[in-house]
Amino acid sequence: MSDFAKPTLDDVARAAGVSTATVSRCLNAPDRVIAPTRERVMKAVETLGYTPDFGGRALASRRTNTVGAIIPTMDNAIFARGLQSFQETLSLFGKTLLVASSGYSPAREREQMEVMASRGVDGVLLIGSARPDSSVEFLRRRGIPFLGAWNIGGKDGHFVGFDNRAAAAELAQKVLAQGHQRLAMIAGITQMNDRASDRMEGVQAAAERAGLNRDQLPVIEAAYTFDDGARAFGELMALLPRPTAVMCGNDVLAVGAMQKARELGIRVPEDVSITGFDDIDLASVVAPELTTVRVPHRRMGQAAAEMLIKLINKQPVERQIEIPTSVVERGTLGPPPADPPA
Amino acid sequence: MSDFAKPTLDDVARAAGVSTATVSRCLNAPDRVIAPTRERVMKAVETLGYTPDFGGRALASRRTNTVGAIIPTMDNAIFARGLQSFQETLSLFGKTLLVASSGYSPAREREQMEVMASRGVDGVLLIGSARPDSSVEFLRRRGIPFLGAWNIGGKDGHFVGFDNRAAAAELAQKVLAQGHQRLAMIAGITQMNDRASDRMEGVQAAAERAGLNRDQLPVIEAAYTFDDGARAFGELMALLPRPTAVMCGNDVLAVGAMQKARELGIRVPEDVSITGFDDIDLASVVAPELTTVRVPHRRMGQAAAEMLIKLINKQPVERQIEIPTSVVERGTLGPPPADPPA
DNA sequence: AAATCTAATGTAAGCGCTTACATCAAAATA
DNA sequence: TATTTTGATGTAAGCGCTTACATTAGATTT
Repeated sequence: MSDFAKPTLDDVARAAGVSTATVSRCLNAPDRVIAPTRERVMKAVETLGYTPDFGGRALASRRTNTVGAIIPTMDNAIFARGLQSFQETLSLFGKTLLVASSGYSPAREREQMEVMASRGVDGVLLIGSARPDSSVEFLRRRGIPFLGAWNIGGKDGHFVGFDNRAAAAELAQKVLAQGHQRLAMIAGITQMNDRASDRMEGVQAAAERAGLNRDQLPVIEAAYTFDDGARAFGELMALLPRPTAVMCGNDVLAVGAMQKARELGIRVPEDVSITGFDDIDLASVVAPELTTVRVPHRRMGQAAAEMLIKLINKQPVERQIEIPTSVVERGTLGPPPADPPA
Repeated sequence: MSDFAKPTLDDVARAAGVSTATVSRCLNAPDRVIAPTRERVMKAVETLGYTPDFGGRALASRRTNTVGAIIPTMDNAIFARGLQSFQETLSLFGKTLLVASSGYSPAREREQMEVMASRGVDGVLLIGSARPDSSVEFLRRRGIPFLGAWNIGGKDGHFVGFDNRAAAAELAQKVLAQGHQRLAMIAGITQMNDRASDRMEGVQAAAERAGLNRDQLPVIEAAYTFDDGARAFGELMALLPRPTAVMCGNDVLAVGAMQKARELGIRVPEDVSITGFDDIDLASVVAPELTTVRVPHRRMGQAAAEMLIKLINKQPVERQIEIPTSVVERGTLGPPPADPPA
């Protein structure tokens, strides 16, 4: 590789005939240096091909201009999408994104927090608010600003996201308005996942309000995969009386359910209605198209980046920003069959 | 926040009654410290809640244990998926992932390289091999090991990926074997995208081998979105004679094409066959299911991480690792209509 | 013209860590 | 026992940068 030692601030200073302090100022606060000097310095920077050393800078300034994100997994399109715009926005502010994944495990999330902390991140993006107090405490102790995304309403802390509970309830109302009396739900695993549990509670609340009792709303929890969605749907369809509408914790589960329905010869929506959540690409590609909740993940990623940066800069911020969602009614939702199967 | 200053190596050393050098050794080369001492130190680390400072460490050791990845976008499921396993594997080796995106722009990729370089990454993951020499030269100069993924066969450098050309050709052969005489292709934008151009060339080569001339294989390039795929498909269907099989540069384009087909009342595969590439979730969810090329993105991500780490550690590595792909024949591919439309 | 202020730049002290080298005691060898 | 070797630990010099403070010269005020 190259024999040229990487140029340092010192080299630049010498080349420009100024002190290292001045070079540093040129780079970090150009208006504190008079124009002709600055130009001289910048030219030296240019010709030497100087780029600041990250370690030195981090050590001296106690900042890294790095932001961490700990998400369950990029395999879930919603996180990938949100993260993409989070990163783009960060990049606009000269910050770089460090990514870690928790696989939906709070212990793993905690580990990754420690990694992030020891990397000196300026702030951290987390998903939701369901986590042990000790994890939150850890970040607080370390003085690392953080933000929960994809949900709102944790007891304290900052959030950018949407009201999963209300959105799920709204969707449930549309389902109920079709006349369904026997709902069922395939929820995500609610353990330490507030998005999943909020969605579940939203549906339950709406059902209750409509006068259904708990027996009329069986719930199965399933991991966010086609297979688990399909399996859960199979179980639900074996119930007597059979549910006429199955609301799913996300689109992936819903599509899994639809596949199983086809396999079982159950027509959607004639025999059973199915709903999802997220409105990912899949939703409008299946036939019939999926009734779901549209969630502006990109917009959320951007808002999250902006808020986190404010937090880092100790600028005032609202406690939480709610991103509006909307129900998208499409083909998989219809009235219950006139003559439901026993 | 906390008033407790973050503990330093010095604090730990004092608490354990040893020198900072010993503490450092405990952390970085435990076997160079005798057991009882080590235990004493580790206990101090524990009770003080010490975590090494990244800046200090980076500055002194000239390593960051950070690896960068510059991908076009996480919005594309294949990159999200590959990146996920790349990150998981990295994490096993104590490395952290820095993510940047180029949006398929070489200029932006170059910028991000500079960001990565100034962050002191130990290595960088890039996508493919199509980029200005100056970009490659930049990394070389800086002595930063790098790797091209998702493709193989660049003129030099290291690669972990698959043979897009051969895979596309293989798929084309299956199409041709069905008896199609009028192919068409919706390729990705091939400009500075070797995956896209290799796939295109693979199809062209197979067509040529089958005795078709260039006129019998119109190609439209389109960005990887449903809309662009649909639009291109529309154009292709207006051609006379109309193609009986449309091969798409990836699954997203293919699904866009399928949607357009439905809109136009063109039956798949009775009137026209459609193929994709990647085998993302979408492919098996559309009706009929998409004939495509299965690409093990996760496996590739993992292999890429392993290779990059070897490169960083200056261990010997093969020049490139080819991950096998396979054609998945499903519903969208059939024989040409007996009586093709004029 | 003296006194005061201001803006530009320099000086130099670290930031927290790693590591080459020095030291020392115990083990191995002569 | 004297000598050499070995392994564990300590000493201390930076790594490249930022920044509080000091210095200086010119602008402004009295």
